[in-house]
Amino acid sequence: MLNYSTSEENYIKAIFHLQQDDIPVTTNEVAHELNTKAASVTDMLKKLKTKKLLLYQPYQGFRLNSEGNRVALGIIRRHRLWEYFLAEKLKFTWDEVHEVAEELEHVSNKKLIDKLDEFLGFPRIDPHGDPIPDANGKIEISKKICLTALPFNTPAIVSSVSDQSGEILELLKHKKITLGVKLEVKKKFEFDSSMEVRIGNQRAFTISKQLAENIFVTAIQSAIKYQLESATNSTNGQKKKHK
Amino acid sequence: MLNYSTSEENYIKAIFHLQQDDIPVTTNEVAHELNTKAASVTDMLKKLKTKKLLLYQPYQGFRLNSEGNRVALGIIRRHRLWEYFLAEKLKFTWDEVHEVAEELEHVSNKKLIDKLDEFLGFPRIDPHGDPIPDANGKIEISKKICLTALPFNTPAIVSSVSDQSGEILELLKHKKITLGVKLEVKKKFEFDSSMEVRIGNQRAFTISKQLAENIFVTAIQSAIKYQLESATNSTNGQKKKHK
DNA sequence: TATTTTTTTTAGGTTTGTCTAAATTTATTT
DNA sequence: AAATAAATTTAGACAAACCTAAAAAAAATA
Repeated sequence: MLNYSTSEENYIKAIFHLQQDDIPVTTNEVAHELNTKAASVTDMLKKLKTKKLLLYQPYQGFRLNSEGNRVALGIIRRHRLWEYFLAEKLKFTWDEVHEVAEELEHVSNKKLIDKLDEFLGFPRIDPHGDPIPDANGKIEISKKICLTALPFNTPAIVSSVSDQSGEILELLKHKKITLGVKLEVKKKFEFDSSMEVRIGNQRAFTISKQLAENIFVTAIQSAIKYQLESATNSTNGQKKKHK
Repeated sequence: MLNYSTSEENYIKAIFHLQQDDIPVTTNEVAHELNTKAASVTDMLKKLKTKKLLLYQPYQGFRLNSEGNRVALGIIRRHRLWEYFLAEKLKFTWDEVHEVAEELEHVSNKKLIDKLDEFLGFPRIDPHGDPIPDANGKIEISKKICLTALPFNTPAIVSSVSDQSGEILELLKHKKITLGVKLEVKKKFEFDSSMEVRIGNQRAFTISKQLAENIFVTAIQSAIKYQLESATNSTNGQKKKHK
């Protein structure tokens, strides 16, 4: 478990996010993502290759190897746990959390993060609806869908709200719809597109079309387990996706 | 409100802690405190003087000016709030919090810290019994005394415990004596030096001599307000102590 | 295919924060 | 007061992370 500088971590994270399909990442993409220059990216690529986090041949693009992916998931875990903390505990609005989490994510004390995770109740989805890797780097890939698109009787977790206005937050608070709440749709009414939803085993209640359109959920049933191969050998590893 | 680098902040903090009496701080003291070399300290002194945080003439020692003290109190506020968070919310033991707070303190987002303060209930004393500056840099100077030395009927706040063993923590938990609790001594028994204490307005209970010797409190009555002069002009300011 | 454009890398320079070794200033001893 | 010792500063180097400008490679186009 080596430690990496803030700068190294930012590059690792950027490359991780850019490589989600199997096309190799390019120098310019990273430069653009990090608001830096291509020459600086090349410098860092050499460094990350030396540190055995990156598969990289000059002019040929690059991608993280399995150790690089493992490190990236650790950073993302820290980032998303802090986002959750900021939104749930400190009452930041969901659009403010990212910037602050960008700073907190670089404090890389494992015990801190694991205890934070426990304190928060092991949340699986951050305020933007993205999954939070667990202590082993395991992550649930699950697509975020609008509540209007959720099938009947399919439990799903509230993961984000597109509109961040005070009005919608007030309404959500009144209806006790908060981040991470598990709910399911019981009925829809053609007339006004309103729907009846139920939180856990409580009694169902009605929400309007306008509200439902702004609520995004991740369906639990469809969540797919995703895990990196155990990162013992690293130079040739590729991340593996199960579909 | 400029931002300072982690390194600058560490020097500012070290100088603040070393200058508590009116004797100027020396280069070697800082070098020792920060595990660095005297030459590195000199480099930083020049920098901090240029940034108008420091009163410094070569070979003559140095001290923070009023702006420097203001910045230092901001860092100390962040440090102690995180320590409180780690101990109270994440259940770190009181001897583990310092190291982690050393990292968190450098995340200098004002809104984060003010919201954290609010979330924690505006604590005034950190897990080591040191006072936490408020959002204006105001701090209560109050000396930490052993519970055995607290006069009768004098409300005081539990600020630290010298022994960190599991046994004492278990006992404290049972007696509901936690950090920040306000209590007062009602009676002492000569025979075994046990004493009766009361938390808030609840019924009094007895604690042994051994336990009392390990509990440290800060007397509220004797707390003395301490505040930096308003830090508008900075080059000549000196911190002011009211005694 | 040859030429032009785009992308990437290299070369060399800057800033921050550190260091060692030498020079200077201050303090302490004889 | 002179000599020695200690503390401090200066000088010069180095690594990390960035930059600009030029060179090299790859891709796109005529």
